[in-house]
Amino acid sequence: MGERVGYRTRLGGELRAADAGDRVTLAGWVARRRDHGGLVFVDLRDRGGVVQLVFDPDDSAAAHSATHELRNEYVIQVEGMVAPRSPETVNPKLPTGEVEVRVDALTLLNRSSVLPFQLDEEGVDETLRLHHRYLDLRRETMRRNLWTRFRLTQLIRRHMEDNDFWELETPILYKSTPEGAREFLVPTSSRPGHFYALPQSPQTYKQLYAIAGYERYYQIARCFRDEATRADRTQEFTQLDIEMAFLDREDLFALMEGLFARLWKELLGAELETPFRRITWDEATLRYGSDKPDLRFGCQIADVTDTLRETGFKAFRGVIDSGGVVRGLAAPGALDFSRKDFDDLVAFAQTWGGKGVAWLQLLEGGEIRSPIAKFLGEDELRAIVERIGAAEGDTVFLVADAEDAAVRVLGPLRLHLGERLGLIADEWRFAWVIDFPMFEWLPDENRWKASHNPFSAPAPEWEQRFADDPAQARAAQYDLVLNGNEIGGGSIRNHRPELQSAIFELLGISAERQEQNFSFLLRALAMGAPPHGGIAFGLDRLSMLLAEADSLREVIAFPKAQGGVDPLTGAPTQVPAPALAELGVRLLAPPQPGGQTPPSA
RNA sequence: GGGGGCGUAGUUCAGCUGGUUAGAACGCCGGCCUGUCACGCCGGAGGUCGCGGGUUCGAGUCCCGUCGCUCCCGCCA
Repeated sequence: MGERVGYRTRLGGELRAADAGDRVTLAGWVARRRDHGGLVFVDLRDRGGVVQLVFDPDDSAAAHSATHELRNEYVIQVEGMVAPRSPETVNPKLPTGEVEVRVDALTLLNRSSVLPFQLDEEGVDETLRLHHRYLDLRRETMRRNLWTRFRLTQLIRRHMEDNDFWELETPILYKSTPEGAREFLVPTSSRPGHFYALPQSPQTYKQLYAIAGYERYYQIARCFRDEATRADRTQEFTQLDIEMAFLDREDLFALMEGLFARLWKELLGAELETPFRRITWDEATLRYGSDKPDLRFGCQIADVTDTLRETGFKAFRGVIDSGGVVRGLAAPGALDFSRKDFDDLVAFAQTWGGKGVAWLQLLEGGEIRSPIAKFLGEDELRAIVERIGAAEGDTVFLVADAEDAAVRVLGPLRLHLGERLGLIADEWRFAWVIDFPMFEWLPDENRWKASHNPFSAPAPEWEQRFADDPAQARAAQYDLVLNGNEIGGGSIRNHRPELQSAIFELLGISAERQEQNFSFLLRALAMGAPPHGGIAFGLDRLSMLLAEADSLREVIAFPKAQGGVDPLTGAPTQVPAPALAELGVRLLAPPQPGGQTPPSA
């Protein structure tokens, strides 16, 4: 490791056997002190890891006696010799375990009060960790997670640069275009009554880059949405944002597959198979009950409506006659489910709005056992089994409902069974989901909404006629999914202004509002806009998957908690009335009480 | 906006159908110890059981309310 400037000339945590014999100066934190009366051992922690310091009165009586003052997390600087450990004292659990530093000079740089939680303990309350995040970040898991994140962004930059992309910035003070997610508004004293918004994505600016002739743009961009948080969703997040001119979907897929193959190889040593599988939105919805299918296991959903059109079983017949569907899937290994197990599944389905779940079991020898067997004919039972592709030993789960309701239940049910039965393979299954519906009908508002964003182009075959059948029209959109997670999405954009206007029109965005909100984009499209398109990936979510963390907050150094509160600083906070007046803002009601109460410390 | 879970020493937790002085481990403080690395040994301090109300002879335990955290649904073009 190279020489460093400052107190510390080396990282103690990076010392190895080859460093034995060196005289070093180290600085860091006391991770633990083991006082044997005569000999004293101190584990010194720095960014590189942990190394054992030995204080022997024979080396320095002063340094040895000074250790009695040391406590956990005191900050010290030491000088000493890197010494090889005798074979019986080597610690194989430590990367530095073949050496130790025999200290002859100790300087106390700072003390620490007793910590509110122990750094080597797992399962500490997250609020407490976030409230003292500077301590939490000293823990090995957080250090590793942030290192993974750093390596990810570093490799992304390297790969994008290798492929001739320019990293360019876009404004954070954005134009408000109330559409989609709720945006953070930013008032300004220079124009009281007017507001910026924080970007939900750099969408329009990145298109302008492409239009301006910056053919390959990327940015590691901060984005904002004033929406509720989840374990895998935060208000403030980071995207790898990409836009290109003169590309088609195939160019983009190939480039991105190259990026992910490299990331997975260099970060995890995994060889990804490319090109990635592609699956249409229709198939994903039918077969997996999701637009982000988890392909690590089977249990594909099949539609058996056709085989039951004449059935005498009223529960199914009623649904079918009123235009609904009967769909199901076969799962291996559920033959020994108890009555309670099935009840739990039904309850699970109900939390997803399902009415119920029927099941039938295909026993060894082909016999079918099912509480609904008495309502269905033998030929109907066999037809269901065949259509779903059940094998002996499988249990078939059936849902009868309106189509969208059946999808909403079967998707989660499939995932639930996959986990419950241990069917999910330990592997990385990427896939492109393609051919998304272009529009979605909002019955409550009596209008069409862009299912992705209003700038996406129609699929080529729909370009001339998307308005004739908006429900069926497909967009030139794609998502990249990984093990049931959406990790990115994008589209080929509309590059001709007539087409963009026609889409705005169908979306019910009046000419006036087009002018108000998007005139700059339409003008730009009218002045030599090249074909262009792009994609954006959730960097936090990628980091989370790579670090095998179960929450985004584990890969974000200073995350917000639920409700957008920063437990460390207490933001958001109230501001003094004069500050509001300057912005031309007045509160309609007194500020709501609540917010976080810092744990007493 | 809706539903679920959680809240007991500094931390992680235990605390049975309500019962007398609320426990453990780690951490902390003091002492001893020359090869430990989750060091060991001896001793000690540390509690408004989130908060408020109710039921009861008696509440950490039951009920109601409230606050905080968290997970999920809605929402996330």
